[in-house]
Amino acid sequence: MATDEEAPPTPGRRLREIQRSVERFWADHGVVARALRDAPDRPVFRFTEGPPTANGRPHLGSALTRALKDVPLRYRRMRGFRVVTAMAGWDCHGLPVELEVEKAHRFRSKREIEAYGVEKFCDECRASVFEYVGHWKAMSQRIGYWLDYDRPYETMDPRYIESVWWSLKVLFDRGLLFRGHYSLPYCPRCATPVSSHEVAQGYRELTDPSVTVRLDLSAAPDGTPRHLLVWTTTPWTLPANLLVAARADLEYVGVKGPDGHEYLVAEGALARYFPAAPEVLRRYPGRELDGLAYAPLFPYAGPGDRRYRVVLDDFVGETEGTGLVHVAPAYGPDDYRIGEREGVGLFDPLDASGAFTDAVPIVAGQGFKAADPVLLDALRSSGALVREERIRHTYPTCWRCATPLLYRAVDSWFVRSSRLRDALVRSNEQVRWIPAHIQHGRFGNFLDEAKDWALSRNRYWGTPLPVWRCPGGHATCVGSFEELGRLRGAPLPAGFDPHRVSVDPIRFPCPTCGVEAVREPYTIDAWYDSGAAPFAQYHYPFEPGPFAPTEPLDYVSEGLDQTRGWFYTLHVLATALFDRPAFRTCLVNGLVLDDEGQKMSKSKGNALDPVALLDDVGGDAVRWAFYAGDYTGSARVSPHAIRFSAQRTLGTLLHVHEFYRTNADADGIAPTLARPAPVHLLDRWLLSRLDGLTEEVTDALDVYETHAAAAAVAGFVDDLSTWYLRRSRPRFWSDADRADRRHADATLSYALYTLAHLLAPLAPFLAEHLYQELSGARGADGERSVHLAAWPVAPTSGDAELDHRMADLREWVEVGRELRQRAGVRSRTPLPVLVVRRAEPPPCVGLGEAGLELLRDELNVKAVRFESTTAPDDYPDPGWVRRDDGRGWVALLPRATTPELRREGLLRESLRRLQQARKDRRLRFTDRIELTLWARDELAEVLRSASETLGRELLAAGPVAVLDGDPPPDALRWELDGRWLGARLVPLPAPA
RNA sequence: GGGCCCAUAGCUUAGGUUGGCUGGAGCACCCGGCUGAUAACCGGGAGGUCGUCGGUUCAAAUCCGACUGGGCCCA
Repeated sequence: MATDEEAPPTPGRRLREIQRSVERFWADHGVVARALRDAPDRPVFRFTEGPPTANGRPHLGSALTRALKDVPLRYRRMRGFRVVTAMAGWDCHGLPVELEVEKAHRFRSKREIEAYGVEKFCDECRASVFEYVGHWKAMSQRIGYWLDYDRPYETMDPRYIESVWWSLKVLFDRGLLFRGHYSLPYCPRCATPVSSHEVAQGYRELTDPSVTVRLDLSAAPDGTPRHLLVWTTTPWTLPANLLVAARADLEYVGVKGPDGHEYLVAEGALARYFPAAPEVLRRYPGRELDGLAYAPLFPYAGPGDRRYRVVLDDFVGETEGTGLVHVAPAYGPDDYRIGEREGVGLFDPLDASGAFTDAVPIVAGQGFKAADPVLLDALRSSGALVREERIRHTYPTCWRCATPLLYRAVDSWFVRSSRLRDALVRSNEQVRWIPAHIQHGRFGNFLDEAKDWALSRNRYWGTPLPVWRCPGGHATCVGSFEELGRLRGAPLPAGFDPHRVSVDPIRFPCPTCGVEAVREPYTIDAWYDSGAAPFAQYHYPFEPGPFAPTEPLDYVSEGLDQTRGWFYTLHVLATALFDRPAFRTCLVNGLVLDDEGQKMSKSKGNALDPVALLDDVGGDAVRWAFYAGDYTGSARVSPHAIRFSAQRTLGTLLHVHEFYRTNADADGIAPTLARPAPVHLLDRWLLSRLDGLTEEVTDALDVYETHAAAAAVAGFVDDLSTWYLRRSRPRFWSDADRADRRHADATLSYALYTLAHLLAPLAPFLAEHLYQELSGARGADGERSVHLAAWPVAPTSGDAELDHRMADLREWVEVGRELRQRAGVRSRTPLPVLVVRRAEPPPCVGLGEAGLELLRDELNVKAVRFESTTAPDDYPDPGWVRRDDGRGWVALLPRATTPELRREGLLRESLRRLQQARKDRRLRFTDRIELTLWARDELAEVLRSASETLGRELLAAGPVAVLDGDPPPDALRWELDGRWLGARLVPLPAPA
């Protein structure tokens, strides 16, 4: 007898248990290695893993990306491709790594790093790179993302770096790598540029001077002295002023000041500066100001042909200031751009710590902020200071030390991506983006404005820029270790590590002039490293690898944040080096939000830890939840939603299989793996559905539509469970027709076996479980894994006619049930007939007698009669319920049944109660009982005449005794349509 | 300030390219049934201004424009 301890585990727990045992099976038999092993005879599917930085914990978004990334790879493997390459990869360099180490030491500036020792610092960076690699591997394993983690590529590997150097030299030789200036936010206290995401963390409210000064123009034709008015909140930049910018399409006016001089401002700024509506002496369309010369405010920057002029630029506005903008090319991105365009050079009188140099004697040695009052005094006494106020505004400060940042032009090396713009746009046309809008949206827009890529970093832990320069300015780019050895006149030592500590000291005579060349003291942007992955992971071109310069990757997939990150650097490098796109298909996923639609973040406390979540609900469940949501946009995720969505489909499928197995085990039948030749209507229908599903899933996965594939599987599982299995249940234990029982068994096992294959890319753990159970391998042999199996090919697209007819039949079931409900006759009471009046017989008639039997049985009617609408309608209202659909058909059901059928209904009703009683006693359906019944009159007659049926159905041993009269008080009792039924069930011991 | 995405029932969503039957499903809810049945199954019900406004059209959830709200990226 069964007991409580066998209460079935919840689907969630089952899925988790399955995951554990499948993981163990894969590990014990080396299944992952077998799946990933190279198979030279197979066609290639090119792929590269986007390398995460493993010095931070993976978050749930990483799990989403990995789950989605995995599906096409598994699918292509089953389609007979070899994925080149399944190497895992780790991004090792860059500021995030340095910051972790800085944090550990509480360093606050680069000076402190250098005092500590660059070598020690870099060693610690190297050690911290893999701090969380265990979490990444665990997460990947739990979500079922298969890569070769034993031989990953690492961007800090000397061979990897050598490939990167090779590519930089190619760019250099093509004139695509050059030295220039770059204007970027700079912390004078930390003496380092600050990257943009750091800037975003440091905006503060500050009070600053807000001053307006006048610049002297030549006098007007009538002799009136003229001045430009310019406004600034950074008086310290005024000594570096080289130009004034106006906008061509603004209207400027020259107004008469209190001193009789003429002052030029934009018309839109007039009210701010001259509220008293002064006399307008002259009007100047903006473009007429172009080239107007003015006298320098300070003498320090010195003369220059093209300096101290008005130039035109669109960045000028008139909502703030005077509509005339002071331009100091050393101290602002727009300033720098304009200065560069106008060829006025730079004047940068600040040293690395932000103090003025001797170039500006009146403030020499003072910090830039401290110099403001001194400079203002000088302007006041020369009469140039027109207005002086203070302003509160948000201003970027250093997120580490709160020092106000300044924009300054620094030396930098660039990839000349602006010159590649056309090629970048052209090769983007060959990429299939999913979702498609990224191609001409986010990514395309970015390409249209492709700016030169500031490559160099004033940092320590990164790929060193392999460029040496002599005092004469001749630059030499080194493309290999061999070349570097040759240049310095001695081969590099074995095991040479090309990081800064070893590379910085190397010097060699300049190949052009012979004077000693020194390495440019930069590392490069870590995004360049990862963009080089498709070739650098193989140490191309130094080692023969599978990399083919002419071939793009077939497929990459990462999160949306990589559009301007990895996707961009991949694209730029592929275009620059190989003149082709980097990838053919790019699958992009969106963000993971919490249940409320909020972005998950540690600070909000709503971030789910992926490893804990995966441990809790299992990888398949998490994957399934991702497929079901909108993963191209913003996927909402909660543990509850994940459990629920998994339980619907995966839990149901699990149950179907367990139903199958229970019966098959009882019968000692092995599963059928070859396609059966079905006879029974339901079997034929299921195989047709299965064929249709196979085609549907194949088509969806061919075009990377994981969502559609999962939805198709979910629909099939629902049909399988709620129609095929529900209708077929008795067939699995029927002794009446052993052949049919075999057929049902074969059909269901074949369907489940095929489904395991279709499910393999989507839910790899459950798919493996089903496959192991059904294939008979049961974990015996790692060669027999569903992930090493071939993708199923359906012999047909399904029988559309059969599907259509069955769908029609199911609609008549609905109609019949509705009528029965309105007639008030419960399903267990048979009714004599369902009448369907329709011009043509409905499609389900094409299913033949088997279909009609199915319909009759489902509706519990003795007959279904199809009539033409032209036949006499002899079904008057009191006796019949009617549904006239208005679509040309009418369905009718009698409101009452015959006495004979009522007796049949009573029997079924009694049976059901007694079955329920068995179940309430927790009897299994193989446990035998001794049964005694009490009833009167008609019910007693019914039971007595059916005692044989009762005995068989209820597994009662011996004849069922039916006693007249009321049941004793200790017996079970029910009321059936006003009659009492009593029963006593005594379980019998199992036969020895 | 610029660009992009999203908006369909209380919740999750299908449909949208190619305008056309009554906008489809699941969960939750209500009523009823059924059970050798899983967080089961079956029938019915209620629940929708398809974000708002305007346009194109014989016809708009679908195409176009503006707006509102949410999100992302850039400046």
